[in-house]
Amino acid sequence: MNIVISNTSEKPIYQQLFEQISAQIIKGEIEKGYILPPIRQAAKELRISIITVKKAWEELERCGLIYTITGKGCFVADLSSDDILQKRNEMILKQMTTDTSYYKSFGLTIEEIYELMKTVY
Amino acid sequence: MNIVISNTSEKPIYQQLFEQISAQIIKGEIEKGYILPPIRQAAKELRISIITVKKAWEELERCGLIYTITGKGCFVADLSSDDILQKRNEMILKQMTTDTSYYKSFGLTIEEIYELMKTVY
DNA sequence: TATATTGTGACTATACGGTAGACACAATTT
DNA sequence: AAATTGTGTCTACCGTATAGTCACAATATA
Repeated sequence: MNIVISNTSEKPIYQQLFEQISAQIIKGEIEKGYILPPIRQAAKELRISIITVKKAWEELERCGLIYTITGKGCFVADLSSDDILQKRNEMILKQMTTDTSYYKSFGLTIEEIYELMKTVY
Repeated sequence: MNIVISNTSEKPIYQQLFEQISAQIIKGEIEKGYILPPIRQAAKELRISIITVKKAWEELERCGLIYTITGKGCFVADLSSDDILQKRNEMILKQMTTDTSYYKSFGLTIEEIYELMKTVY
């Protein structure tokens, strides 16, 4: 597991976990069918609470990125499915709606957002 | 004051207030030098706590959009100043850094972000 | 079958942020 | 002096994030 947790970040720990693992799965750095570390082990390794790990894993499952079998573990899902892409798209668009409303409050056009975003991407 | 507050939104009330007033100021719907409603009046009108209004006003001042004079009120600032634009830019970029890290976790390229964002803008 | 492993759920506990109400104080206006 | 307006403080409640612990269910293994 290749994860970096920042305690000083404004982002919740479970969100950091989710984003990093999510990225690794989507980039193919974690293969389909691979078993994620057991929550107890991950919690110990990262020195965080089991509850926090669980929350991150739940979020990953909600995105269809992993699936869970009680007693066995959590497995990386097959990403080629259409409904998973659909689900992911919905989550992204929901977040984007919130984000753009903030940018709009500063009077930014969509093109200006794009230009600015290029500088931080 | 033309404000709509949603209690069901995930966004904090003070954030909603900030975004709407901020947008009105930047779009020129509220003129430079105009006095914002006193916090007590705004709180009563919107049926929210004074503290919540105060928080929104503080955020607006932090952005350089208004300035406050104790005993007089809160006034819409002159937006032509360069350092105000600079300050606003910093705030936007900070938020964008957070936002893009989320999009990246889904494997989106900057172009894909742009395309998706156009659909919700 | 017994034991270990893994995920799940419940319970307690702490800290922080958002929201609300109330009050006193400072600065300004009338 | 009185009214208005912003500031600061205090208490209070609720939800979220985090943490620790324990018991239970499902699975794997010896």
